[in-house]
Amino acid sequence: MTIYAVAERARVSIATVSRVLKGSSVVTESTRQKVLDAVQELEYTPSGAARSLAERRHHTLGLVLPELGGPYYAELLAGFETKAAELRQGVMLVIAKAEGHGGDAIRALATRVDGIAFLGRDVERVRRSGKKLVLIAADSLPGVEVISTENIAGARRLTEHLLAHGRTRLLFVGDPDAAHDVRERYEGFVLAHHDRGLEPAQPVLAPFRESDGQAVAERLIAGDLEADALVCGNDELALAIMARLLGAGVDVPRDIAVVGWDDVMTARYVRPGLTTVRQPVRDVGALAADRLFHLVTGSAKAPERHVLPTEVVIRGSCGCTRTPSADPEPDLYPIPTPHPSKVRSR
Amino acid sequence: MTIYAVAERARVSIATVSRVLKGSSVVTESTRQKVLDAVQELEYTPSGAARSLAERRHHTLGLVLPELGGPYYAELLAGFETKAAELRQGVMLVIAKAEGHGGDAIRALATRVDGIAFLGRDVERVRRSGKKLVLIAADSLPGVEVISTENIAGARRLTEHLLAHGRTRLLFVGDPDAAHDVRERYEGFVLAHHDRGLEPAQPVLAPFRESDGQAVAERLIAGDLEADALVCGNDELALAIMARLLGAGVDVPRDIAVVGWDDVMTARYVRPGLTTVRQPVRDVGALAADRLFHLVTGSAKAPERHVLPTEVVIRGSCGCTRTPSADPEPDLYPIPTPHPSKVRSR
DNA sequence: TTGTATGCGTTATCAC
DNA sequence: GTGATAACGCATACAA
Repeated sequence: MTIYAVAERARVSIATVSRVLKGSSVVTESTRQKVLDAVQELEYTPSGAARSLAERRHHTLGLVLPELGGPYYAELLAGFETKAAELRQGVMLVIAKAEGHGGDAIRALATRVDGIAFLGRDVERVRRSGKKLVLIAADSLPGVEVISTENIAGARRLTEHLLAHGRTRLLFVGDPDAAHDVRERYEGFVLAHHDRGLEPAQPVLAPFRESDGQAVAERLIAGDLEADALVCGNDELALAIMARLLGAGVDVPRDIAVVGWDDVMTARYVRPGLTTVRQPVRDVGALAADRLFHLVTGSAKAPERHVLPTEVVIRGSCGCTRTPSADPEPDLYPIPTPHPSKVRSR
Repeated sequence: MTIYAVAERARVSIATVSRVLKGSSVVTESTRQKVLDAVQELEYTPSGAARSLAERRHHTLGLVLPELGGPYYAELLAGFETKAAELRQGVMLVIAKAEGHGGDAIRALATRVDGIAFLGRDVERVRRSGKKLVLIAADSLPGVEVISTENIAGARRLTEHLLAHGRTRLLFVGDPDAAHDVRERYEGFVLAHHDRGLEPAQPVLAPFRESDGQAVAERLIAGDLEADALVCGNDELALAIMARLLGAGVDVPRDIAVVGWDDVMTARYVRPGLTTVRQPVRDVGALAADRLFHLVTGSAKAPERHVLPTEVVIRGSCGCTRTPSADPEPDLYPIPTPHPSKVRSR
């Protein structure tokens, strides 16, 4: 089923069919209708490959993610896809876990898209493709577009909040070397300490899975680690740690405060509610698609660096108190009252 | 930068370059090396469009999802992408919320992929494309490959569990008309009642967002609705309802039991833990990609119907008691399931 | 083993 | 307005 069949059926040339399909205004309404009818009757579906070859454009944007766990990446992807669809661009996704044959996948991706938005380590893999590029949550790189969020400032505010609570032995949990944004969060942690003339502790290295959180909690319980407040690299980590501590009889936040990063759904369901930082993840994805598109179409000036704002979300785990209520309150927890909530079974 | 440039640089014909790139074994090692060097030096990236046109295959699978909220779709997508990558196929994603210009997006998708895996309503949109097709979580359709999970049996077991607890006034919360799998879950709810000669109540219609859960909770609190057990269409709904009830002083599960569906992360962090049903979502995605690929390559026999097993996850919200522990226990809870479930095809 | 030539299905540039 | 026809960049049957 090609454009020739349609042309024949409609008794016109393939050029005319092409014009109609591309919405050219020069075509007469009557012939236009003939073509459309033929298309309908033949259930004609054009070949994207042939079209791309002729137009020298794929009308497709690529997105490379390191994984798809947790709500973060899904949100990002949703924002990216939505914006791309708006721009009438397709979306190709590849999950490139640390190396593996992910290199192949990225190479293959490069053959079918006009540009690539990349989130992960080893940017070189993508740079070599020579495609238009947008980096997400990455360090600045001369000449390339980068989109990130206010990690440093956010972490600084969050840490300061803990210090303002009178906490003195803060620990940062997470691996600054694992990802650039984690590094920045630790940086904010450090800066908040310096603001008060304090000396920040070294980070407690931990990957981002729940099991790693458990391990950290054990060390805390065993006395191997000491702290009265934990600034965790993300919510999964914070939640896992908090749960384990609570299970061991440690009072959070009285004995130890715990805060996270991302504001996942669970954060507002647990007790105490998890104090964390919210990022406009969806916007990051949308912006990436938008910038990439403009880079591709040439309507973008010089590469820019975008930093989107973050917002500290105060709940109970940092030591703030509020009205006991089991409602999930997605947004505001404004009321600081003397009594922390306790909803527990048995 | 085309294959011609590479050929010229390596002083061979484009045919040879093509052979090397496709890994043909007939090429001499020495010329192979020359070509590879040229490719390297020129940073040559082939045109996927030209390749697809010549081969008449996109080496790309399409996935259509209705949205990307919650862990369900992300998991599915992860499974799909992983399997596709394994099969060396690219993945194009389109989110087609109820109609909108989603029709356009699907049409456009059809021009660039070899087959489409579809999850959502209005299957016709995709069928018209004439592409190879795999339906996910959909009703049976003659001649079409369908992949779903054991919704009926799972819901039946879950409901029976509640009845066995001595609950007598069960309510199903969710809209059976919203999605096929929800319909099946209600069906299982009904069957469990019939098993005991009981008359099931009509479903309490509610979409799947947390806010809808709140509304249902309010009706319960106001006495507008009466029940001693709630079977919810998914976890978000169940969690929102449970939180609101607890906040209003209702004792869950003593006064009213609440169970969900999906086993999201939050389910094991809240107290009481949410009893729910786990589906092998990732496997569903992987199977979809695998079947679609075999449909495309012709190595698949007749279209089949696949039903993957579900598993009831017992926690506290159904009325079961267990050791109070704040640990998140991601995996193992003793599961009193009368019938071992298994994968079925027909 | 390597090169030549044709086809893949559109778009776009010309004529008409 | 519409119709030939030359790209578009690669794969591959056929020659050599």
